[in-house]
Amino acid sequence: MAKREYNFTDIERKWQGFWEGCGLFRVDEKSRKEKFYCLVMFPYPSGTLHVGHGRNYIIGDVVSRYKIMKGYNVLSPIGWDAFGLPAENAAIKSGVHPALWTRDNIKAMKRQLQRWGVGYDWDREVTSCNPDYYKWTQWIFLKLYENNLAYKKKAAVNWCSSCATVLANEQVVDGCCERCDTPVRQRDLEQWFFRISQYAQIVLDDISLLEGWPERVKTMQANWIGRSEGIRINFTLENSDTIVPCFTTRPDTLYGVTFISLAPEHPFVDELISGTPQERAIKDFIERARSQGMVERTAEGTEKEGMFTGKYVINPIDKSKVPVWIANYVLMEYGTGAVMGVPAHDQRDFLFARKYHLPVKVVIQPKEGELRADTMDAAYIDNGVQVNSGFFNGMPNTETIRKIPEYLESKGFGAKTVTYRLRDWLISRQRYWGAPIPIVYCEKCGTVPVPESQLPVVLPEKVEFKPHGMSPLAEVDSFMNTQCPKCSGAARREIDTMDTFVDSSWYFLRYLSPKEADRPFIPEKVNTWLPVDQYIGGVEHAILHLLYSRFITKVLYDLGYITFKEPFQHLFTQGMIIKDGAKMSKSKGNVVSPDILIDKYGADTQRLYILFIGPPQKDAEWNDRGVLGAYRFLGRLWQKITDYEEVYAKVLKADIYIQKLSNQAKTLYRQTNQTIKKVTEDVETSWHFNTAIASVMELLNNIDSFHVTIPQNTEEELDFHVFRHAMETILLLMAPFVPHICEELWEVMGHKPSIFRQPWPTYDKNAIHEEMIEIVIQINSKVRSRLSVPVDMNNDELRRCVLNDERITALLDGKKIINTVIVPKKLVNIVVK
RNA sequence: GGGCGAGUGGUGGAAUGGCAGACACGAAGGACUUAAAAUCCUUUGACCGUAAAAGGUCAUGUGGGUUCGACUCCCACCUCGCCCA
Repeated sequence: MAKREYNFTDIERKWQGFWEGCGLFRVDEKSRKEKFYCLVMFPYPSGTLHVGHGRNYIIGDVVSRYKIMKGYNVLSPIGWDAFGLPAENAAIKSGVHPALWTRDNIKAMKRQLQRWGVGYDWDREVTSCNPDYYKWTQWIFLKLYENNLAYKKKAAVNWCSSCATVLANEQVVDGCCERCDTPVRQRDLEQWFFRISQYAQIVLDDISLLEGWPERVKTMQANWIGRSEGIRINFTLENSDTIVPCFTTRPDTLYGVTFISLAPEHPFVDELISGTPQERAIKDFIERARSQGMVERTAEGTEKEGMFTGKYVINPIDKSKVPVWIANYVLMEYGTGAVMGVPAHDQRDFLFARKYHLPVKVVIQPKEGELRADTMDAAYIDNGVQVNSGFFNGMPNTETIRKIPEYLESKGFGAKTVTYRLRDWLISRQRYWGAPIPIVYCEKCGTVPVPESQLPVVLPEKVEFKPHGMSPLAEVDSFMNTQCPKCSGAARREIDTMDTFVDSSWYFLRYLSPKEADRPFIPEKVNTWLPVDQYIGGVEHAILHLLYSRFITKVLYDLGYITFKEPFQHLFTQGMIIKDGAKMSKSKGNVVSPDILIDKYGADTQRLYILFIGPPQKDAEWNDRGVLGAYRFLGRLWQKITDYEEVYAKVLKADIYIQKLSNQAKTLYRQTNQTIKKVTEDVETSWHFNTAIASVMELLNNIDSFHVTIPQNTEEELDFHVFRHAMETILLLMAPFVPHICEELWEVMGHKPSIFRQPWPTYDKNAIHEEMIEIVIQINSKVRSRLSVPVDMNNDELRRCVLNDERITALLDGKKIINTVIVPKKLVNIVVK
């Protein structure tokens, strides 16, 4: 009989068609099996995928297939985060319409996903740039608007002159645009915001509900929210009733205040300086400060600059007179936009004071040594004892940090407050390729939301693409000019579109009813299937996407649409794939195309390699040669099973009884069961697919020395049963990793497909048990000998055996035994002198 | 500057208090072949040792500590990565 070839191309096509046909990934909503919602972060259709992207989808697919075999009703959907800047940049560059560009990319990437053999319920595909999707993104905007969680304000925003758009704080990296590295400038614009700061506390508190999230991500979110407790202290303008509140987290240093600084944007500044001789100079200074980026202004390395206003305030605690400055490092967005300057105990204040020759006043002395204001070369920020602090002298500052606020509150000089670093979410984008904000401006009625019945506000197709700081929508009259929904008078539309993070903050709800025309989602379905049991994606979304999704979920919960407070129960963040020392990316030019590899070795080989490369939560270095090892393994597996193709049908299956087996069969049967245990534990507890695969490789290596023949007698028949059991086990264990070849070989072994309708194998506890084990014998912690003993030998007996060991007796000659340490089933350590 | 993570053969990695280097890549040698590829077999941390074995010593970024025993736990430092300033 002709040898059966491992023709991966045909095999992979065959089974991809089979799974689609039998609906392996199509969810039966009537099933009584336990649900499992497995979600991978939906991709932005940027062109084509590389093998680095593949890791995400392959891991998700492994989890889905494993859970299917474990008997869960698995929901594994996919969609497209299809609005965004690159589509528009492509339009500007090459004239292709963003819609077309996006549609083509989706087509190409969908094909790539299918070639990898990753399984999705394609009936549920969602595309965020389609009107039937963004209609409901707009609906979410309206719900936030109705509940005073969406508002418009004129604000200093981050402006990228190259992209000609506003950026969210999170899109500013080291003072530059995260996309094009252009330095970010400040600019005032009317912008829409979501009031996420109102949810700061609850989003922070509920991090404790996220048990299945990596600590790292939870810490990053908590830091981003940045809660700080402190006090707002009221300084009073000299010879006036005007109060200037300053926020501080260090009220214990209040006696050390030698100046206060206002943010250049502080609304009080105009009043303070108008008509003074320095008005002109200060205004110039403010102008300069504001042209610096926010991040640049506060960065540690940046020169701190300021100007004296000529005015003074009174420190409420000791009635001292304190000069008022304006400083570039103070931001209006944080606290109250005014901070008290304590040079002795804050490094930035210290540098500022030394630069402008402002006094330094020590109010906290360390336990050892003594600070002297005139010789200090850095601020002292640690704990100590109060000095120069009136009534509080001699107390530890750890105590006064509570007592001073109590005193101030009792006198009405201040109020304890909590502030957050988290700013409101700026969602306006001066861009075309996004969901239009459903708002109309009427001369009579003002700002009017588009009624739900008139959604979606459709993005017009025919537009001009020119980067000039205004949305191309401004030039589309048919879009701009509309009727006021209230008074039917002439009105114009909002021309900004929404940040794409709004699109992606609720897509996991849409998968449950992707075609529903009357509602964004069906509450009963969403409440049944969510929270997502396992979310899988890159750590780069640890803050933004995950925080926004949590926020939107909480809003929908508060409005009564859903019954769960958190969208994602378990989160897995996979590591990056590195090539030539850098993250694999198109811009770095170090991408490896999956298509070429699939043509050459097949999808299973690529899946196996990417899973074998290292633990999935860690970064891993791509090595083209490594792929070959994966291919060889599959080739050997193929060979081993197809060699006996005719025998499987001839030898009827029978139960395996350990007692009757030959020695080699006993050993193989034990190894097979040990492998089931190892793989199951690796997959179940730590997702260490690399070691799971290694243990299967080891089993196959062991089978090489297993003598198997076409059975002629009972003993050979029993051997064959054990061999067949081992091979079937390998197929079942490997099926989630390399599904095509396992499905094919499962059929070769005489089974009806699909292997995924088989239960995940369980191991026979009795079979794992070894009768003889090897004990390591150490003298002074150095390995000197080994001993094979029955597994149940007791310690006394073991000690006797060890001391009778020839090598050991020789080495112990003339030495005195001080101690003997016995680790059961592992080793004996004899300590001698 | 702060927080988190990592550092192990020529390479990716394994071992989380008990035989360091599983599994794989690469390399070397051999078999098959007219030849090559593919495949199969053997060897492969370094050093000492030996005719060959047997043996031995050193080794998990650096230095200390805890322990009968440390890649693993503790302290300090160095380097790299990520996040925040």
